[in-house]
Parts: sequence; C-alpha cells; structure tokens
Amino acid sequence: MKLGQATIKDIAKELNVSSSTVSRALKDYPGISDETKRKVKELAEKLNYRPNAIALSLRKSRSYTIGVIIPEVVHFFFSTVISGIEEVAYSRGYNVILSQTNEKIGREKSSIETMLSNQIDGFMVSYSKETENFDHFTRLLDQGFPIIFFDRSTDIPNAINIMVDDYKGAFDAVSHLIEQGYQKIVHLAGPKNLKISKERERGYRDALKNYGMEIQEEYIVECPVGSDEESKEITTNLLTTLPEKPDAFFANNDMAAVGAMAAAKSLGFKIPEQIGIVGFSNWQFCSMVDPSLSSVSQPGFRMGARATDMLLDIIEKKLDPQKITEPITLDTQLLIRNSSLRIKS
Amino acid sequence: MKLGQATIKDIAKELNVSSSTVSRALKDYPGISDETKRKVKELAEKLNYRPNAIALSLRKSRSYTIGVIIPEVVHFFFSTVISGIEEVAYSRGYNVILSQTNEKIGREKSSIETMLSNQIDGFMVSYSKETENFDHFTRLLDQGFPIIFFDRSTDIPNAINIMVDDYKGAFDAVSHLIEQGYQKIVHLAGPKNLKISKERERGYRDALKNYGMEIQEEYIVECPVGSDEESKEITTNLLTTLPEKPDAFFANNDMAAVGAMAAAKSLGFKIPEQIGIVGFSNWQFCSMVDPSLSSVSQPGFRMGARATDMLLDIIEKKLDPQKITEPITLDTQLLIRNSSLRIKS
DNA sequence: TTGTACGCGTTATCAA
DNA sequence: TTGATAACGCGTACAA
Repeated sequence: MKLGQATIKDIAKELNVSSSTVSRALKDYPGISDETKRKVKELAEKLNYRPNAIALSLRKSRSYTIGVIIPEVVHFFFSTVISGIEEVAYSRGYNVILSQTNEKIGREKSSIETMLSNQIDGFMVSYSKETENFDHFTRLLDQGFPIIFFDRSTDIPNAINIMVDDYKGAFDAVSHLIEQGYQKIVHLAGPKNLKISKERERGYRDALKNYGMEIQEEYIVECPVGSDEESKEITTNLLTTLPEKPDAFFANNDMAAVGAMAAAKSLGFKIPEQIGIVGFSNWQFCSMVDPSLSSVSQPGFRMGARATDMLLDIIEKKLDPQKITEPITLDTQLLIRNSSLRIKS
Repeated sequence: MKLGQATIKDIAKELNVSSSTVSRALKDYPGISDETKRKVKELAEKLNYRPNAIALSLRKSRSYTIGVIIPEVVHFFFSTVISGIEEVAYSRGYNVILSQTNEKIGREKSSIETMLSNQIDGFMVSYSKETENFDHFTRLLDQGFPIIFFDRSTDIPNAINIMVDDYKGAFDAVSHLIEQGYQKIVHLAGPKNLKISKERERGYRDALKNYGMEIQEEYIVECPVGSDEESKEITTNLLTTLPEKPDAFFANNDMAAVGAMAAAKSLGFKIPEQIGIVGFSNWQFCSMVDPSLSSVSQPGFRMGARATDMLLDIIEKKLDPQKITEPITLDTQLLIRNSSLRIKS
C-alpha cells in the first residue's frame, strides 16, 4: 500500500486516545462510551481507514486466503472449477490465490512453497501430470494442513478427493453407443498414469462386458497428448489399417473426439450413420461442430464450489477431515447430440 | 499456517545465538562467520524453515502480490489473459490474487476493498459492464496506486490502458472478405455500449469505404447477447427476408460467426463458395468447426504478460507511469481458414 | 563477528 | 470506560 493509508494509530493520535480504544471502538466492543465510538468511527470514515489484513494475519496466524494449484487456467473444465471456487470463497470472505503449474512438478512444488510462505489457510489442488511422488503433499497432510484434491485424485491415506464419476460417465457413454447399434467401439484413451483415464477405460470395458461384447485390446489406443491433431492421425490410421474397421469412437476428451470426427469425415464416412462418436467433458464447442458432438458433461462449477465449501468448513473447524473417508464423486451427464444418434425414436 | 512451523527464533534458541544472527546468516550477509552460517543453514534445512511472507509484508509494506479483477474466469479470452498474467507474475516472484465480478459493480468495488486491505502492490483490471462511474479507480490512481486496465479501456486521465487493436482487426477481416470477391457483407455487431464493439464496427465501415463500397445500414445488425443461437436466428432472418441477399458475414465474435455458419448451412448455402464468414477472437473451436472458421486472433496471453510486466516495472520503480500517455494497443492477426477462402491462389 | 532494541499494524491481557 | 504492554516474525540501525 502507498503511504498515506490511515492506521489505528493515526486515529488514536488525532483523538488523543490509545490505539486499543480505537480498535475496540471500531469493533463495537462492550465497554466503550457511545461518544468515543462515534468520534472514532467518524474519523475512521473521514480518513478512509481500512484495516490492514496483513497485520491481522500476522497476529492471528490466519490469512483468510486459500491457494489454488491447477495445471492450466486456459482449459474449459478448469476455468469452470476456478469459477466455482472463487464464487464460494468470495461469499465466505476468503481470498483466492492462484497458480498454474503447466503440468510441471517443479512449478507445483515451488508454488506450494510460496503459498505456504504466505500463510494460506488451505489448498485446493489438481496436481500436474508429472507428479508421481506425493511426498510434498503427505508431509503437509500429516501436519494437519487442509488440502482438497479435485479432479485428479490421489491414494494418499486421509487425503480428501473430490472428482467426477468418470467410471459411470464412460459406462453411460459406451452403453449409449451400443444401444445405438455400434459394434466395434474404439476407446481413444488418455494418459495411462492419470486415474481419470483409468476410470474411463474401466467404464468402457465394463459397458462392453455388460452387453456381452468382447473386449479387443487393439481397440484401446492411448492418446497421450489429447490434441485433435494427434487423434486425427491415430484415428485415420485405425480406420485404414485395422482388419475389422471400427464403427464408433469413445474418446477420453472432446479434442480427441473432434480429431476422430475430422478423420472419419475426410475418409468419407457418414456420421452418425456409419461411425458414431462420443467425447468427454462437454466443452463449449461440442454443440458447434458439425455434426454436433455427443459428450459426457462434467460439473466443473459444482465441483469447485462444493470442494471450497468443504475446505472452508475444515479450516473453520466446522468439519472434521478425519470423518471424510470416501472420495466424493459428482455425477456426470451424458448429452446426446448428432454424432452418435442414428436411431431416432 | 499450522503450529510447528519453525521461525527464526526457534533456530536462534536452539543454537544459542540471537535471531538477528540467524536472519543474517540465512541471507548471506557479510560479517558472519562461515561456521555460524553453516550451522544456521543446516538447522534451518532440518527444521524445514520457511520465511513468513506475511511478516515480511508487514515490515516492508509490500506484499509481492498483485490483484486481478476480471468479469468472468470462464471465458476463453479472459482465461488466456489470466494465464499470461500468472506466467509473468510467477517468473518475477509475485503472487496473483484473483476475483471475478460477474459484471457486477458492487462486487467489483468490494473486491477492490478486500485486496487493498491485503496490501496488494498493484491492480490489473478489466472492469464490469455495469461500471460507468470510475471514482473508485480515480481515487486510487490519484494516490499513486498502480493500476493497469486491460481489454476494456477507460478515459481516466493518467490511467494506463492496454488493449487489442480492434479497429485494425476488423478492417483487415472485412478487407479480406472484399478481396475474396464478397459484395454484400453483413456485420453482426456487438453490444453498442462497449468500446470494442464500436471500434470493430468502425473498422468494418472504413474497410468498405476504402474499397469504394457503399455502406448499407440494414447490413449492420446488433447481436446484444453474442450467443450462437441468437445469431443463428438473426442470420436466418437476414438470409430469407433481405431483398438483396448477403453473401458474407463479419461477426463481432466467434460464437455469432458459428451461428451464422449454422444458419447458412441449414438453408443450403455452400461455404465459402456462396457465403463467406469471418469471426473475431479465434476461440479454440475455430479450427474444429466445419468448414474451419476464419477469425481475428486476439493476443490474450501476450496482453496479460505485457501488462503484468509493465505493472511490475511500475511497482518496482523501473518505469514511471507518467511517461505512458498513449494507450497500448496490441496487433491482432487475421487467421484465414476455409470459411472465407474461395479464391485459392 | 555478534547482540540489542525497535517498528511494521493489530489485538488480547492485565491494570487502572 | 480507558490505557499500557506484549506479541505475531522479521530485518536493520546501532552498539559492543
């Protein structure tokens, strides 16, 4: 803050009282004469007094600030989560301090250090793709420091995880494709080390099993990057080389789904008549591509809001983290659009 | 921070030295014996000592934190700007504290107050649509408090504005359409009260003039919401009722452009042969729609990065804000894709 | 080479 | 009803 910001001392000096009196008057403590209160408040108003939150933090060892560690800000799902976080934090009087890791563990660790230095009251974390060792988190959790992991969950004992029900989302999507009569369904899978990828793959497998269909391992293809270009290349390859041509794609994310769509179209396939496609995440563009892309929508805002409410409850001791033993899962919703709807009922 | 976080005092007590010695040893001050330094650093490491940034802030009246006030986080352009801000802030050792206003002035003001309480070193602001009175900003600027306005600029004297060159972006886009031989170019305009909308419309008008073409007022249609549905409806209307059928659309944003594309396609027009379309912003989906959408790309990341560099330079007194009298404009780039390219050269 | 004392802004505690 | 003092964690001018 610039010079010239009035402090309690300034008010005290000007009114010839002690700073404790001013402090008490401002907070309507009992045992201060109405007269003094009035004078203090009047002058505070006049001087545009604003309490110094930093001094307060130092004194209380509480900053009313939570730290958000996120892989990328420019990402539809994550920005939606941030929005939910910010909304709840604001309404409960907390600040949000934000850092993106760009999927780098080094940056993740250093951001955590900085935030701890800044005495934040708790963390909301979606860890980076590079993170395989979780010691920097367990250490904090063991100290009793509040952390909530969102979207990307961990196996750390006692950690609180909140995520989307990826398994069920995938299960629903693939079941839908089967019900639409698709037989050879490829899964464009995500990075193997992320739990969400594994869960989605599990949903894919179980849906097939559930309908008595065989699982062919060559139909499960990893798309490590997750971009549309990558997927277009992979999909073109599959459609031209596999002995039994696939007739549907269930993608781990919407970008990959769009890549598959582009590949199929440029090879002359009709969508959804010959090839069906379903993505995951329900990004904004799903309704804008042609044909519109069916997708599994994830409740990002709700996830951010819910997680923040829990974190603040823990910080404020309204909730005992020990009591939360199960991961919290939020329901997804399958949005059926034209890319997978060939049986009009 | 939880109990148990080691302080300088803890180290001092354990080593039987004074806390100032510890402080100096940790910072490699001259005049401390190597022996002491070694011991102090060793113990600091062992105790996992972490400087208390809050105490430092209080002492230096500097928090190494900047506040970002933004209308919405879930918005491709804004999230890109945030990313640029965060990137530079991180690399220069600053924290970013974030608040979204949801376009409400009340929230804008209260967020500013909170951030000031937290002794932030400067502001990055894109004000809300409701903001018409700027007193809450001028007061701060008059005090010498560093603020940079991005994307949405102000007329406040001495304020620093950074924005995209909307005029030129629009001018280039429309010139391109004309060069492609389109004759009856409609402008799907944005909300009239935003400066960016006005600038884009001005670019549209000047491009037509520049090519000696007549400006027909009924070809300039406001799309107040800016959604694809809205634009689809408006465009369908135009294509079916106007006596002289339009053969191109220059939209104020990409969503509106996609709406126009959908309308044209469903009316059986070929794109780009019969109808050309150019959007604004270059959202991610531009390359994914079919045909791919030409668009004017706005350098969001660069804007965030550049603005933050300036803000930090001002904070660190490397730059005198008085010296910046002109608004800073960043060049846009016209990305020509299939929706407007009918003359292959 | 090291220690003492003070102040950043605030509030809790004890005393008057 | 009010005031003086100490403390939160750190850095530094001054003294030793």
